[in-house]
Amino acid sequence: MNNLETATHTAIARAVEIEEGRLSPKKRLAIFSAVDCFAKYGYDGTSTKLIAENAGIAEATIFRHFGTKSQLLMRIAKPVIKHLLAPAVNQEAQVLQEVHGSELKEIARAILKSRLEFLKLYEPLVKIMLQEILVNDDLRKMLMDEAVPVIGQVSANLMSNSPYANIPHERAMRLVISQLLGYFFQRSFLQPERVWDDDEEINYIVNVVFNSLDAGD
Amino acid sequence: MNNLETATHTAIARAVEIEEGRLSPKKRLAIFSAVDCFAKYGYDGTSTKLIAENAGIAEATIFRHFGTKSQLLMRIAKPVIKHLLAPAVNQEAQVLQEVHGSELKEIARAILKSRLEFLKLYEPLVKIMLQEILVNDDLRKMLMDEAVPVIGQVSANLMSNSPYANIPHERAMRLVISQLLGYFFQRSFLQPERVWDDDEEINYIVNVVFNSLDAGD
Amino acid sequence: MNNLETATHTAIARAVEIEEGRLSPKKRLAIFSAVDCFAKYGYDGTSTKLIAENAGIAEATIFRHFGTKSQLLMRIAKPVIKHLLAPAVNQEAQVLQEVHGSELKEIARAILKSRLEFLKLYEPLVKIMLQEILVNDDLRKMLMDEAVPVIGQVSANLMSNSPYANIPHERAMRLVISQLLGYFFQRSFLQPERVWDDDEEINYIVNVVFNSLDAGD
Amino acid sequence: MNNLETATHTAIARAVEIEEGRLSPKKRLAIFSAVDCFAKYGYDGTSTKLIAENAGIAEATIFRHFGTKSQLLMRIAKPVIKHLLAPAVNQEAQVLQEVHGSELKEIARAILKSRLEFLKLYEPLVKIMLQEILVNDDLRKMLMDEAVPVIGQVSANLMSNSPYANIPHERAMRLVISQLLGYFFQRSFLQPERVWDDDEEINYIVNVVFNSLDAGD
DNA sequence: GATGAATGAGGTTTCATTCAT
DNA sequence: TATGAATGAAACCTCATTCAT
Repeated sequence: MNNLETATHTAIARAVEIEEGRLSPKKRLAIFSAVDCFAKYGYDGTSTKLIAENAGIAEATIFRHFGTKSQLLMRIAKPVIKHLLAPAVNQEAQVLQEVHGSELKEIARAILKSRLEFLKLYEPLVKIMLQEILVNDDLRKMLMDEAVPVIGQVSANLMSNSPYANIPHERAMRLVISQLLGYFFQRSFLQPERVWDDDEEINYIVNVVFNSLDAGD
Repeated sequence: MNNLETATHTAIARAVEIEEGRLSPKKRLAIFSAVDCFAKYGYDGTSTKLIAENAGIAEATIFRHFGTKSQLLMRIAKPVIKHLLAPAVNQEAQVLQEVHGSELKEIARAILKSRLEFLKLYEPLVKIMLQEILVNDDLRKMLMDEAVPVIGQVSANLMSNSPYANIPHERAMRLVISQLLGYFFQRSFLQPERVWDDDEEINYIVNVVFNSLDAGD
Repeated sequence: MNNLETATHTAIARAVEIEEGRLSPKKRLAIFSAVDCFAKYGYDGTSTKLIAENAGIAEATIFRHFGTKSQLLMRIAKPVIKHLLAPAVNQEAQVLQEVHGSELKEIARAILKSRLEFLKLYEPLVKIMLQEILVNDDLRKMLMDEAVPVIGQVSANLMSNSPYANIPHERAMRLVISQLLGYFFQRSFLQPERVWDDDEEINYIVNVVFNSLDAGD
Repeated sequence: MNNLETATHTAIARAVEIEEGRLSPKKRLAIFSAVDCFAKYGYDGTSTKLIAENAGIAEATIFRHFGTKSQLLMRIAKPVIKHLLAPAVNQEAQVLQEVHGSELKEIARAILKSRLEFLKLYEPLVKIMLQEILVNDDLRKMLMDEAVPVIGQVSANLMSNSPYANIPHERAMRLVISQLLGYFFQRSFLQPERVWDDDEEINYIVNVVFNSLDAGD
């Protein structure tokens, strides 16, 4: 397995450090290895022994720092959601609204683009969560608590000063999320070797959404 | 865990019997228990011991019939895909096209409705596949081989004699599937206790798709 | 460690079989090995691996039959208490009373003798219980529930038709038990190599008790 | 767990200080925590981590001061035996003999009363020793070397100028110790919530012993 | 004097699977 | 067909202990 510290790794480490304070070197390595192994083999398919060997540390070190294997997952996933996904979405919306004025479609495109980059950057973690969310109650609860409200808020903010202010946006939100995840799933997991034009695909998604809004669905 | 033989169980058993011949009573029980346990705890979270106890049979009986745990999953999942999902979609499209004439939107609504019923009926299996598809190569391959081509075919058939014949329908397919699964996911896994109006939601999905087609996206 | 099936082993197996039904050969071996190891190294000082190796069986076999290490102890200790200690004491008292008529002192001597033989026969188990009773709540509860009432009953029966009927016998009971255990402890654990005359020591104990009773303490 | 410094703690600390010199604050805390944990969970049932957490110190601090876990136990137990149990018994006997003259029974009562108070004061340590004596060879050896001779000496001193000078007092010693421990065990471990009249119980024990001596057993 | 980080060895327990009956 | 007994391998986790600071 690749042992380099990628941009993804660095970003995850930074998010975890907000919650846990400065990470010791071996704790960092444990986190990187866990992310990689979980993504590759799934949570259950990954043994703590494998994580340790892959990280070049002792198995006991993992337990010293995280207590249990399940805590290891949660204490990586939570900071990423809390400090990377949620705030980013919010900031972007504000910044973009100021910059682009009332060009709602432009803003949507920019946000989706940035969220797709997020999914790509944290692909390993995304994979874990897609798997585990169906089976791991803690993780599902955490996602519902941390991510969903923020997304709802952003959507509400964006819509409020637009011609679509009166259209209930719950279904529109589901439409956007389903499509973004659907595209990400296909391009990253089902057909990773195929060449994709992200801009074009996002254009398509945004068009679908605004056609639907314009039609007043 | 619920030990009754539900409609889902019966339908699954029927599909499996096409591949394996008449099932012995304990083999049936093993299948039902496996479906329930896999759905509830995930594939890895389910031990063969649990399946056996829950079925009221001996663990060895499972291995007598299925050889390995992984075979147990595959030999349940495959017949369901092969004999229930794929052919049904095809038949429906043909039947509906004859019945409804050229009312494409009506046909789409009917198909989505029936596919949603399918998802609801096989919810446990759907849950298993959503989880495992990311991690289990055999299962992913099987799904790609059995399900995807059929769906593509149906879509092609439907479109060919329509005003949308010239629009490339790959993205449209993804749009439909993403939205259907997105809705199913929300209503069955995220907010199962909420009251849902399936007809209305499917209307929404179909409208979105046809608005998009009409706009020539 | 000695792997022969001693009289102690056989008796223990018989007691366990009353609770659990006919024992499979390896389950028997597991029990014998557990008794020996627990007695030699203490409960915590004995690993399930050691028990398995000493028994010539697989570690997993122990867990198949007993579930947990702690259950292994309890499911050996309980039958011995329930089927060997308690009923024996009761039967003896009745039989002896018929045989010896009103010779209370003679009966007491006979009972103590037989109980000392019991302690000697089950020395390994006695050792475990002496250790664990202070720390293992389940075991203490079980002993209090199974053993204490029977002993009280016997004492009551014996006294009722005697000149000592009116003397409260709780302290006398403690006197007897303390002395018997005190002697057993010294002869078996503190100075095992020394030569002991059990009859003489029991005589002493009985004399002490009856002197005390005669004095009306 | 109770973190206050009780009278027991203070007394133990004093005894340990005789052997080890002035204790640093954290070393004191380690000792108190160890005594409490050992008594509550047994030696094996207590981890050094638990002792450290309970004391509010680092695990490494324990090892800095005591080297090993087993040394930790020994270096608490030994001073208590050496400086508290043994000398006290001796002093008491001398003092009491001067004060009470030939009232042997009175002296015995006073000694037993004071020893019972000792057992009650050091109840946690007593519990540890009762457990470990069967399994921990070092501890047993230490007890036999430090405690037994002193007790024998006291007994010899007391008896020598009495009417019972010619009666071999080994059994009498065992009688006294068995009964005292038997009573202590019942009142402190088996039925701690019951209300006990220590004076009355000790009276009983002394009466039993002197009845036995008078009878020349 | 005190500690945070780290670990090798070993603990109990679970797992999927085999086999004789 | 069905199963009770058995197991090797490996899982997660704990432990006493060391060491650099």
